[in-house]
Amino acid sequence: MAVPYNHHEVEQKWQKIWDDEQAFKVSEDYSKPKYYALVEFPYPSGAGLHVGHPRPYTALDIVARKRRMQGYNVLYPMGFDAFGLPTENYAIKNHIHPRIVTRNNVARFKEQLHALGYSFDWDREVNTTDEEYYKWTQWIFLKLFKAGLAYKSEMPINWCTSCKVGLANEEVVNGVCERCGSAVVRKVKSQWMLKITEYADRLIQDLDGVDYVERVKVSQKNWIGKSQGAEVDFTISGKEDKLRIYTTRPDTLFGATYMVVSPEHPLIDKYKEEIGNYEQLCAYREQAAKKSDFERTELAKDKTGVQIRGLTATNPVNGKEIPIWISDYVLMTYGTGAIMAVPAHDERDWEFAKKFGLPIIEVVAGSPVSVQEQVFTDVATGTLVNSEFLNGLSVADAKERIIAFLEEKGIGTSKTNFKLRDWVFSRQRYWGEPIPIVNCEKCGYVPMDENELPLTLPEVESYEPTDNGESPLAAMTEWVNTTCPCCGGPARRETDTMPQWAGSSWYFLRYMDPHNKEALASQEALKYWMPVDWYNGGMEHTTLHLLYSRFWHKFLYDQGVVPCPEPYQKRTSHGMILGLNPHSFVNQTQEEQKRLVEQYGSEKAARAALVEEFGEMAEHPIVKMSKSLGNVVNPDEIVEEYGADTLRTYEMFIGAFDMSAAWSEDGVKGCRRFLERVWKLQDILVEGEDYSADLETRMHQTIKKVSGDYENLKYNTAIAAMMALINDMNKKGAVTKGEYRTLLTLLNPVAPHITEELWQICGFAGKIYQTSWPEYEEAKTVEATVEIAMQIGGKMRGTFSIPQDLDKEQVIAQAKELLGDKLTGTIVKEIYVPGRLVNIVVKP
RNA sequence: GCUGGUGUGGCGGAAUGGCAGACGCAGCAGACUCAAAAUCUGCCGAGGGCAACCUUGUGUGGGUUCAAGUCCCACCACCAGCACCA
Repeated sequence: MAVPYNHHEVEQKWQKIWDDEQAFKVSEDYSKPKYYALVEFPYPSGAGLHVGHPRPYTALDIVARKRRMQGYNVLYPMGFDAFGLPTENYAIKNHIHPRIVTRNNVARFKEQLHALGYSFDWDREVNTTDEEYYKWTQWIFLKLFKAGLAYKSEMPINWCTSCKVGLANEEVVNGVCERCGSAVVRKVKSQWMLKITEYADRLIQDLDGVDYVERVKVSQKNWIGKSQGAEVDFTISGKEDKLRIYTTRPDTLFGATYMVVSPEHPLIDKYKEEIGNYEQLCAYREQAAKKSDFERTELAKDKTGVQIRGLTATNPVNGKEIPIWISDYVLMTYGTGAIMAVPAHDERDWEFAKKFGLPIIEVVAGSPVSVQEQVFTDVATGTLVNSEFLNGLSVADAKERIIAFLEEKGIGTSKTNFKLRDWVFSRQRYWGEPIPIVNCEKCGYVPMDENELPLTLPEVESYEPTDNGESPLAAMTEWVNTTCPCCGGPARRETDTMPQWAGSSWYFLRYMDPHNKEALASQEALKYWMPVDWYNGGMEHTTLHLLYSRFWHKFLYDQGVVPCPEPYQKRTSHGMILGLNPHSFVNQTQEEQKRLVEQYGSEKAARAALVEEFGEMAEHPIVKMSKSLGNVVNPDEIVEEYGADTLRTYEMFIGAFDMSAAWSEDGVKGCRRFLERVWKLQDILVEGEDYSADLETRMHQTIKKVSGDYENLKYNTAIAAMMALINDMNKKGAVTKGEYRTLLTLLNPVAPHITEELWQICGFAGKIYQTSWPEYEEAKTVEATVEIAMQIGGKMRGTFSIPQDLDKEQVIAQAKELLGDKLTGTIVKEIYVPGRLVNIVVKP
């Protein structure tokens, strides 16, 4: 009998052996085929590793381990994205330097990751807060600055009232701060901006050449929001000036009955003398400015606006004079900040026209209902009317025709617009990369000399942000006051720091050559390792990190720093690990449910009572894990009680990798039992390197299934296949050494410790991590005899077994014989699907 | 509202158009045990039948097909992202 499976001993033993042997050290031999597997590096929070972290890490650890066994030189690195607000806030609260907080947190994370047995090459660890790392983050910023892609701009930014920091649009969720949930207001500040918009088109186009899961591609495209239309100049009646608008429906130009400009549009101030109701407009503008983004979108469903008195516009195609309004449904930040309103064919314009009694003219016919009653926006079926030379054309043809006309007359051009805005790159915080720019009174903003990098963070007394919106660095006069690199005169350093997304925008490059002092990575390393072959990360990073890092990479490509235009060849996304909601009715024990029903009279009433007490959330049985609900699972405890191999197996078995899944401790136990059964197979081990006759097909099938599933994110069915195999082995009561060896190898990427231990116990040569991946023969995955389903008219009527190679007539004949009396009526069709079924279609 | 995704036993979930429910959990019964736990064996969608079996069943309603969880059309519910982007 085997000794009992002791996961503590086994896991500690093998983790030490791997460390001592440097088992997963990346080879510098660039002649070998390479494979670069990447997971998003974590933010080392004070809470330690969450049970959600191991899911993607284990998935790609499986791929990495398998690739090594297949002979690849594998780069599977790990690091820490350690700059950021939570650390800084913790430091402020507890009066500890953020560097120390970071160091402690990183140490804890490393320990936890180590205990899970990942095959990371820790010699390549990166940390965004290391001077030797952020030196290159600053270096890239200087390149951006010199290329004119980093600029300073006075602009209204999203200001988090609690974090006291400016946020990028992407960091504002439903009008509140993504991190702390506090209200976000508009505040005008001078900010560093990055011109990501310059890359908008390429960021969409190049998605065609990469293998990203569809939903990631779609969200990137939506976020960038490309639209094709035209800009048209309307004359302001009696003036030289033109009012330029953007529209995606130039075909409806003859239907424009009024115009709308955004409240911030410069037109208003320019003609304030002639505007009869300037005061009224200003009042409206002020009101609009006070609204947060949240109010503007969520609460202001009802259209508001004011007509500009004293100014009108002229439609350039028919000379019609139309009024101009201001309204906050037109945004200054998109297009030209002005629109022509075609109420018949645009929903918002229609609502506005109805509210203010403005005329609605149909120019696209085809709606079953009058446009006075209902807006008609269908572009596929309509035909142009009331539009002179466009009459009778389809919408698509009319667009083409009108744009040609506008361009010929010089009153308009075709134009592409994007929703994407430039990236707000400054943060009024301490714990980030200093921006290596100096502000000189004479020379303006001057970049630091590259050779002087890194510009390190100075020691400050207080990390507290100031209420006037300045970074804590501003108080460091010694550090701030410097000399201009250009003229040598007195100058001030930039006191804002970079956002957290800076360091994570290029970290995958540093892993290739992490100790390089001359460059962010050597050209040889970049040429060999790029692009990342497989990058997995969370959906929440699709419009932030993923887009930002693709932008930086494209820029570095244009600069000749990196050899390829796209950083990631393949991108997948894992689902979240959720927890049970302890307040939900369905998660109560049966007794408790019964008690609640009795107490409140019915299940409905009981549920309502729970909602009353705990809020809407009580209706959702499966929710995000949170401290306040007390349903957070600590991975350390799982590793302690069941072992890392069990945790790894469970997280892979929990469900489809890309879907969210609810944690279940019973499920963990099931996976532990599975490993115990694998352990106990050593008791029925028999001599023999070959597969036994009755398991040979199963072995080949399992190798095929597991190998394929590991490549296709189907870890759950790979494990199910191995479970099924050991069930068969146990039924048979014997396993040959050859069979066991294969099973252990297949399971090794998922459960590396226990499989190495068993390998050694069985006296197999070497270590599993040094062996090669098992092969299968396609011919041997086919059963000699197959079970055939019998159907009459598509209804199941039993099964029978035949040898694989029997021909159609014989199979059908046999089926008919077995069906006997059940087969009545005239046979109209006989179908045989080889190896699967016989279907006999009869007419009564 | 738009975009994408998901609806299958008590639960997590499997099924190149071809035997729905693999695998796991929970449950039930049995073996072992003084007993419990652990372990092992068997059963396990619903309805009917002593039984062999029969009927029914993958969110709803239609359709295509010899055959539909899977394909097509229309809807419903839930989840995620976007949301006055002209």
